[in-house]
Amino acid sequence: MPISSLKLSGTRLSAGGRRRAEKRAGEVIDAAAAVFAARGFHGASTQDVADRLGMRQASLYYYFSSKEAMLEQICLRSVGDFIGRALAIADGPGGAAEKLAAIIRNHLVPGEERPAFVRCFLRERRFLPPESRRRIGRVAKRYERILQDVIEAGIAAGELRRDLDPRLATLAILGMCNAAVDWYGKEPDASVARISAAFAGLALDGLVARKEG
Amino acid sequence: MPISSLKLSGTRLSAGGRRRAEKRAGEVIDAAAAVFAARGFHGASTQDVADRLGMRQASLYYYFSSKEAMLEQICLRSVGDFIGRALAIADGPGGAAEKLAAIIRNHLVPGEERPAFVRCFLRERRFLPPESRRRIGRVAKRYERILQDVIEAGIAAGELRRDLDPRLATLAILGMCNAAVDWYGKEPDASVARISAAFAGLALDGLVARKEG
Amino acid sequence: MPISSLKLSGTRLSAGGRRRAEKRAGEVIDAAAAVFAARGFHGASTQDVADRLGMRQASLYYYFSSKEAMLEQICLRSVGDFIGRALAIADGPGGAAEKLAAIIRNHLVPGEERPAFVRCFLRERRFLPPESRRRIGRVAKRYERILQDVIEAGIAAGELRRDLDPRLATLAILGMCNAAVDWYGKEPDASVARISAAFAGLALDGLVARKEG
Amino acid sequence: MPISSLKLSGTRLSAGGRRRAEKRAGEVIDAAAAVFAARGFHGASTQDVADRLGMRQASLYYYFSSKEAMLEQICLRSVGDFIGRALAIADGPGGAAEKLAAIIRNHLVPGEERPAFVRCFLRERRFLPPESRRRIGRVAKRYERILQDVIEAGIAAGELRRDLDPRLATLAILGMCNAAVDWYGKEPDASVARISAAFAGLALDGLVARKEG
DNA sequence: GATGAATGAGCTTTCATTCAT
DNA sequence: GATGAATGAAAGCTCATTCAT
Repeated sequence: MPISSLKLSGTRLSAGGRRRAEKRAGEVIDAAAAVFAARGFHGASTQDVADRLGMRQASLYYYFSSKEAMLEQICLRSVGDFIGRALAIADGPGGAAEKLAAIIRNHLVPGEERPAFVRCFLRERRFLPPESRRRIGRVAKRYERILQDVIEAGIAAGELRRDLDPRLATLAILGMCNAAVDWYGKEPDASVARISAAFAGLALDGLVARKEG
Repeated sequence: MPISSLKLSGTRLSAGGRRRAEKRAGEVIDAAAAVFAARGFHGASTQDVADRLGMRQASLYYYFSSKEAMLEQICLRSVGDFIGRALAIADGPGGAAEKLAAIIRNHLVPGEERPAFVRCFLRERRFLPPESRRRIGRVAKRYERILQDVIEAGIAAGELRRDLDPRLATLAILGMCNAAVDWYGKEPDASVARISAAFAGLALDGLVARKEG
Repeated sequence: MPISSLKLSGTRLSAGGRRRAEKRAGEVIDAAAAVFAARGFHGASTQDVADRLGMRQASLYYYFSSKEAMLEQICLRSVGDFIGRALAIADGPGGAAEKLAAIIRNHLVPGEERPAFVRCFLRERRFLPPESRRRIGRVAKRYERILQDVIEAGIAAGELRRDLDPRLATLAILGMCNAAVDWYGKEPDASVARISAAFAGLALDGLVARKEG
Repeated sequence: MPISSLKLSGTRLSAGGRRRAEKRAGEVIDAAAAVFAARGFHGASTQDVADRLGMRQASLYYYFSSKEAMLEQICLRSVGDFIGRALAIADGPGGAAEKLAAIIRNHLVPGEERPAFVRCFLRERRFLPPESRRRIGRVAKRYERILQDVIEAGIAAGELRRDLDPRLATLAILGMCNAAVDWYGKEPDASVARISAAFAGLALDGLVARKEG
């Protein structure tokens, strides 16, 4: 997955040069994600990012045109990850409850594997300039849609409870899942496996239509 | 509830003078909460706060010793609100499920009534200086404890499911509830009533022990 | 010795009221001298002065029209003290060497008794506004004159060495004496008695014309 | 003598680059010394310093991490100068009286050549932050020691008077010499030559043991 | 006689960004 | 490919001073 919005586009580079530059740019956004997540976008300085890389601060501008451009890249990668995982599940086989469980489980994975990116996406994307924020927002909405569609389909199929408000259910599940980013490493034994099990017990059992006995 | 940690303490004031000063200080933190919530603590300037009040920026420092002191007051008020509500319920009568429903409902109220304060508490308190952050953190932990105690008591009483992880259940409920601060005014028909109903359907039905047929 | 340049002049006060006000004004300049000496005029704030008095900062302006007016009073008192002592000696009986020893001894006294005032006079008077500085400067010059006159008279009388530069001798003695303000309490056993003895041994023995064998 | 404590250390620079940077940093502390000496450390603004250089005020921070860091450099250079000169004399040949005369003469030189630096060292170093002040203080003590050692050796050798208090003599000489910084350009004909001649006449003749007739 | 409230001006410092090299 | 030098803009904060009470 190439980093598209770099300053690099528009520059003539050999294949090898481009690859190397993209690698370094990737390191830059990794550092930026870590720093922005830890101190907040406005609380972090580009100097902090450069320090993490052993780079001079001015050199960052060789790779990115602005601090905001870094944040946009970070958010783009993060939503992209979420969307990719959700699509694979929604388009696949299985019932609504099954799919929901899979989506929840998969939503938790990026939070454990790349927490800095997820935190930036969740908490810092609001500091993006309007245009950029809208770009990310559209993708985020698509992600919510995928989840909501599964829920609505489940209701229509009678697999999920009729009285559910699908929009609120979607948001509630996402809110619950997003909260988990802060647990890894802080709550003893927090792990994707245990958390997704707990969420399944909680949310799913509340969602699934009770079988008449 | 008097504002205790103002710069004002240590000053000799008549009852009326103190009341007036506290009123103005209260307006300052209202403005600060609004601004910090909207732009983030580091993204907001004290000038923004002063502008909202038609005050000169320097005058803020007559009421608060620092920008951080403003944030601390905001957070203190916000947790105080949460704690007060939860204690009243936990110490009262009723079963675990009943209490949980009440706590959830009451957790949603401040988010609707004073969203700026709640947002600051949830998202900006991490920018407090260490000592101050710990102060708020201790109160926040107490709040979580109240909720967790209700859940644990419910499990012990057989009212809630035996296989629940009470810690994760607590965090999940809080995560779900906290997410709701962002819905008011943005999601059509988001209201404490509808949201707490949805959460009850979701979380509670998943929590409550099924009665054997 | 009434404090003349207070804001108080121009105000109608009973005799008792004036006395009380002047007493308080005296306390203010004592506090100001202590604070200005310790932190430097520009490094000290009027708040520091008020703190030392358990007074509100605004109240200082009841007694003095400005921070600079406080400094001027301090300096005025300090030079006044020096001048008074020197005049009494110069106008009295005795030889040049005798008078010089007495002047040196008496120059050291204020430094030990009211070091804050002396330090302000020596080191902070340069921060006075031009007019005020000139006022103090004129008195300081008169003080130097008294000392220099004694030296010149001593030379003319053949009591002091013919080859002395009286101006440089004056300045050298003053420089030596002024340095002593910093020794009290810092150098073990620094006292007017010991220091003036040392200075007499040093400077006087160098000044006095050697008697031919 | 390279400027070691600049912000610049830790930066990779070519020899030429470093030389250029140090040159500019040197100009900055020259300007800072002039301004601090004239208005006092707290009375001077970094803007004043920048103005003197035709530089923007923010640019100063490229060379120095703080206003206080500038003052420390200034003081360091100044004491360094004093120490260097005194060591060369003390370690050289000659009797005590001879060495004292040389030290006095050499103490006067920096005051004439770089009065701004000397004034900062003498009068502004007390505004340095504690750690920094102690650093300078230690070097200053070493300087006093050199002078005092010469005096003590002179007494032991019978060259100087037995009844001298070597500590007070040291301080008196230094006080006298330090006062001279203010004379150049203000007292007609004040020059190192004339002043050191006067001081020798004064202090030395008082110090030296009289030969028995 | 003293002070609460407020403010204008100014301060040091930080920071994203630029650009010649 | 990277950086040294510099800067414009703004930030948080301090402070002497004023004035109605």
